[in-house]
Amino acid sequence: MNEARPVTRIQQKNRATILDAALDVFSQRGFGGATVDQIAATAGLSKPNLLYYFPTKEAIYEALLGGLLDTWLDPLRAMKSSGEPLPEILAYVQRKLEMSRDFPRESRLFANEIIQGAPLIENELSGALRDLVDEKAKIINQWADEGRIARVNPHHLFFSIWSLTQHYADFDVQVRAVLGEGVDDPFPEAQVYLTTLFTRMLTPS
Amino acid sequence: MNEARPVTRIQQKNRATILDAALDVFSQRGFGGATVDQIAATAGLSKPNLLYYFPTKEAIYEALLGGLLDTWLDPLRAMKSSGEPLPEILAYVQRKLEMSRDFPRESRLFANEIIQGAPLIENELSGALRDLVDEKAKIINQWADEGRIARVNPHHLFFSIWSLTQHYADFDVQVRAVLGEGVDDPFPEAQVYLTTLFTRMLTPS
DNA sequence: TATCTTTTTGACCATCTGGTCAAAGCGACG
DNA sequence: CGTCGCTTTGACCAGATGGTCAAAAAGATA
Repeated sequence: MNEARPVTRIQQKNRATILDAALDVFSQRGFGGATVDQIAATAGLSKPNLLYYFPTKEAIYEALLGGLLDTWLDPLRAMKSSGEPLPEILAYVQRKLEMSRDFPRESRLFANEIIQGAPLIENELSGALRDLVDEKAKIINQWADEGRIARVNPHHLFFSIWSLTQHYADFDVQVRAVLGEGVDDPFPEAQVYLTTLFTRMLTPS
Repeated sequence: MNEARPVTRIQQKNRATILDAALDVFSQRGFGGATVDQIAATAGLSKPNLLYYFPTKEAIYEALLGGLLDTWLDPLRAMKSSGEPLPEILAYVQRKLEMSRDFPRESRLFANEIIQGAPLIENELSGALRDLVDEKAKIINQWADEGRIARVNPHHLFFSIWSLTQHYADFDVQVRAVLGEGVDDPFPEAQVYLTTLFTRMLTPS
């Protein structure tokens, strides 16, 4: 019942090429600003050939966003109540920062989608995302109850982690413009700064 | 030499209406994703009528972005070295947060522009913006020299203020989705959280 | 090599998009 | 009320855009 589609080598390769090209284009121009021709050109394929693999522009975009939220939340899932509170949280911050450094296009694609009202993933935001955050918020509160970290609003703690780390991907141009030519990699400094910030924020007084 | 253009009442009103409509559309769809027809419809004007006031789609976008960076930086300009360090910085944070609450569309327009590589304002970013930030960074360093605040990387301090406050405008949908129906205004909580965060970050140990 | 399936493409199409233009409508002012 | 300049619009245009299709090319299989 399942192996109706052969999925040849060529298919795998071309689908991957297309998704990579589409990530380039969508993350920079947003869905509405991107054109199928741009994606095809970036992928090195003719437009009809591209549309042989994905029926519509929307389909490409959906395929791209499909797994993204899940991947994006993996670092949060990895935050375990069994570990030491502050190191667990700092490790989460660091992993998120690494994702900004290593997958800036994905971050921007996500940012674009949210800024535009998240028409495609709103359900997941108030479903899977909210559930996961609520669950992890309980852990934060519990750690605060036990006096192992300072008491903070857990939801806003997560917002702050997301915004601070993703900023270095989404606003990369601005960061580099402000830092000037002298700094060619803002991430080491960012890592130090964010570690300090969350350590001071969360160390019990 | 200057009053070559009469600028009638009607012109003032219609230009304002158009810019407001354009802000709606551009901030949600980005430049490429927006269409002149959408803006005209939102403004309640016919397309040719709209193009009577602004010659091109670009012109509208530029007019909108033109003053924006300046306005956006006013709160930072207001941060004076003569004041008390922590209150000055907290006041800046609060003013930025208020701007996210009161002008979310402007924030999103700006975010869109930066995410897309800031093609139109890159010069201003590495010019006026960078100069202002460098100047204010000196004040932060001076305060740290005097032991009045903890020593932090001043540029990343500004990045963190920007990202944390603008997050509540740009990622509004996500914030609300995560907080759920119970919270209809995230800003009071955000204000408390950010005040705590920057107080802990900057209070000398 | 012959056959069958998968892949690729040139030509094409309807619709959308940014923008133009001449003509009509309208308001102020003498 | 007539004129003149500002404002508005319907009709239109060229090029872009998303998408289709039949046929050719290229593999795979035997």
